[in-house]
Amino acid sequence: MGNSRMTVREIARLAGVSVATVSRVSNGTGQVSEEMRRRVLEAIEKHGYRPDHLGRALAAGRHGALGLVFPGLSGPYFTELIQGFESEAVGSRASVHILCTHLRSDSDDQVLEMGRRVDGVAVMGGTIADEALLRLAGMVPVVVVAGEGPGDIPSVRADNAGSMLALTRHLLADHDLRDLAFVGNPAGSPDVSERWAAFRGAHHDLGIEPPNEPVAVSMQQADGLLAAEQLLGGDAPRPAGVVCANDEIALGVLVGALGRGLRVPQDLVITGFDDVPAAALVTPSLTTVRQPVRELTAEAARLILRAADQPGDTPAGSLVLPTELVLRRSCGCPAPPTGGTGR
Amino acid sequence: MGNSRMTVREIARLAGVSVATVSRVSNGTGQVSEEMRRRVLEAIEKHGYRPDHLGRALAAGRHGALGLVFPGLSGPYFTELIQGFESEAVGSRASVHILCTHLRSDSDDQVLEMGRRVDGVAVMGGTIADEALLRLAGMVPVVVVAGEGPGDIPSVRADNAGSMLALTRHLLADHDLRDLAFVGNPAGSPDVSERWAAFRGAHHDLGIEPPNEPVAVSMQQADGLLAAEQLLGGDAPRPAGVVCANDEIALGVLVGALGRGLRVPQDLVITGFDDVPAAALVTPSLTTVRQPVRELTAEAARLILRAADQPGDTPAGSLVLPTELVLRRSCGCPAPPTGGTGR
DNA sequence: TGGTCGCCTGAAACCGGTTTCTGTGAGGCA
DNA sequence: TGCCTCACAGAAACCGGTTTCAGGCGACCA
Repeated sequence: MGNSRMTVREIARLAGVSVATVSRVSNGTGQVSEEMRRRVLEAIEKHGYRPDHLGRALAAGRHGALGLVFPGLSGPYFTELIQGFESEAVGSRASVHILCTHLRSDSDDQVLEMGRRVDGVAVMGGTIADEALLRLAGMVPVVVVAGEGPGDIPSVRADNAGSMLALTRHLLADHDLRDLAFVGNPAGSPDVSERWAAFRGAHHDLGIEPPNEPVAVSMQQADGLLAAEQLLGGDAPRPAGVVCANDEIALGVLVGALGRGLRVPQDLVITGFDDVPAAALVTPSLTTVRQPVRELTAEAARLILRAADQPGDTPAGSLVLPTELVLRRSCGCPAPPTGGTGR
Repeated sequence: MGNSRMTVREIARLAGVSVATVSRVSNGTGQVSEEMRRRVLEAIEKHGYRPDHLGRALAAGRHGALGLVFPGLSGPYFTELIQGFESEAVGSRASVHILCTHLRSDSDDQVLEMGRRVDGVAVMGGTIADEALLRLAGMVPVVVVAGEGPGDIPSVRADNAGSMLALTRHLLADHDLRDLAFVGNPAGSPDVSERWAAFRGAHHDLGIEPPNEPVAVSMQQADGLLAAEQLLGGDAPRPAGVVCANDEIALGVLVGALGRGLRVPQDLVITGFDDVPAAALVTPSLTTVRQPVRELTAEAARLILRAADQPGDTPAGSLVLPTELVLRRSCGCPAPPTGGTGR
C-alpha cells in the first residue's frame, strides 16, 4: 500500500466506478451516493492514492504556487522577508518558489521562466530590469516589495523617509550633533536610496550642510566593520555620529568602535534601521527604526493571491506601511523607562 | 503579439503544420525540414509563444523543481544554505521550492505535499519526523542536510566532531584553560548535538570534568547576548572561556562581554563555529571552525538531481565534508601572520 | 520499371487530473 | 398507470504539452 504510482483511473478501476466519481469524492464536489463514496474512499485509503499535483494544476489552470525574487540573501532582513511571504503563502496552500538573482547574468530570463510556473510573483525593488518586470506583469500578477515598480505595478513599501527624517532631525536638533556620516549604498536598493535622501533632507530642512557622499558598503555586519575601519581607523577626524542604513551595519560599526576603545554614545553616536532583536540587547542598546518587515511580504502575498483569484481586478496601487522611531541608548538618549528593550 | 495564451495547437494552426512538428521545432528534437522549421519559428516568434510549464512537466513526468525544507530562517548559516542550494538548482534549470516548518503543526503534511510537486527534496536534519521522512523518500529522492536520516536515506554533513574536538582540546591543552562553558541547544539540531558531544568528549579525553549542562539558547546573535547576560551578569564566578555553537552566538557573547568592560581574550576566551565573514573582522578576531556551508546544500542538490535522473540508482550513502579549525585572537592565540583575516 | 530504404510529416495516444453532458432509474404526483 | 422531476453515475472532452506509430514521398538501386 501507499504506492504513489496510483492514478485516478487506476483507483476507478479498483473501486469499480468511473474516474469522474473518484474525482468527485476526492474533491468533495458534486453528488455522490453513500455507497459509491464508501467504495472510493476504501480504495483510496487502501492504496494510498493522492491526486497528482501536475494533473490537477493543468486542469485547474493554476499552479498553486507563488514566486519570490530577491537579489541575494544577506542578513536578518531577508530572512524575515522570506518568512513573512512563506507563512502567508502556505496558509493559502500555495507553495513558494524562490529566485536569487544576485550575480547571475540571465536573471531576467530566469524571472520570466518563473512567471510560467507560478500564479504570481513578488519582486524585491531594484532586483530586475523594468522591461523584464513589465513583461512578467503581462503574464501573472506582480507586486514590488520595498521599492516602486514601473507602470501601474502595485508595490508594498515601508515608510523609509518619514522615520529617517525624524531620526536625523533628532540627532541634529535634540542632540545638537554635527558632522554625521551615513553608511550604506544608495545605489544598492531603493530602501537605502530613500533613507539617504531623507538623511540629506533633514540636514537641508535645518540649514545644515550634509555630507556629499555616503560610506557606500553592503548591508551586512561585516560591512559595518569595514565602515568602522574606514571611519575610525585613519587619522581623519572621526564623525560625531554614524547613521547606518540598517541594524546589521550599525552592529558592525558598534563592535568596531567598542573594539577600538571608543565609548558609545559619549565618543560616537550610532543608529541603525530595522530594529532586529539584537538591537535592544547590545550595550549600549541601539537607536533604530522599527519596520514591519514580515508584514511587507505577507501583504504582498495577499495582494498576489487576491489578484490571481480575480483576474479582472484592478491593481491595488502602492501601499506604504508605517515605521516607528525607536530611541535607545546609542544616540545619547537615556535608557527607556521599563526594561529598556523597546519590544 | 506576445500573448501568453498561445498553445501548441494554436501555433500549429497558424503555421499550417501539426502539433508534433511545433513540438519538435520548439524542442530541437527529431527531423524537421528547413521549410517547416522556418514557418514554425516564424509563428512562434510572431506570437511570442513559449510552451506551458505544466503541460511539459506532465508529459515529461518530472517537475523541474527541487524542494528545500528547513525549520526556520535564522542567521547567515541558513541564508548560505539556501543560496548554495538555489545556485546549484538553477544551474540545472530547476526551480526551488522552500518550506519553513518552524512552529507549524502540520509540517509533516506540508512536506508530503511538497513531495508531489518536486523531483526531490533536501531536508535539514531534525526538521521533520522520521516517519514522514521515510514516506517522503518513498515518493521522491531525499537527502538529509546537516544531520542523519533514518533508513538508508543519504545525507550530507559537515565534520562537526573532528574540529570541535580539536578546538576544545586546543583551549584545554594549549591555553591551559579550565571551566569552559558551552552555549547552544543540543536538542535544537543535530549539528549542535554533535558539537556538544565533541566538546564533552575532548574533556574526557584529557581527564577533565566537563560542564554537565550547556547554556541552551537558540542560534542568533540576540541569543548570544542573552547567554552573556546569564554567564557574566550574575554574581556567579564567570567561566574562563565560552565555546559557542555558532559564530552568531559568539558575536553576541563578544558584544555582551565588551559591553561589560571585559577584555577578550585576557578576561574571557570566546570561540564560535562557521567562520562567518564578520568573524575575521571583529576585534579581537574570532577563533572558530570553518565549514563549507554552501557546499553542503549544493552537494545535496547534485545528489538529488542525479537520483532524479537515474531512478534505479542506489542512494549515495552519507557524505561528510571537511571542516577546518581557524585560530584567531579571541582564544588567546597571537594574530595570524599576514593580514590576519584568515580568509 | 519495380522495389526498398530513409526522411519527413501528421494523426492519435498519452501524461493525470477536472468538468460537462448525457442518460438512467427511482420516486412523487395526477 | 403514466408522466415529470431529480439524484446520481459514467462516457467523453478538455487542460497543454510530448511521443509513438504509420504512412507518403522521393531517391537510389537492380
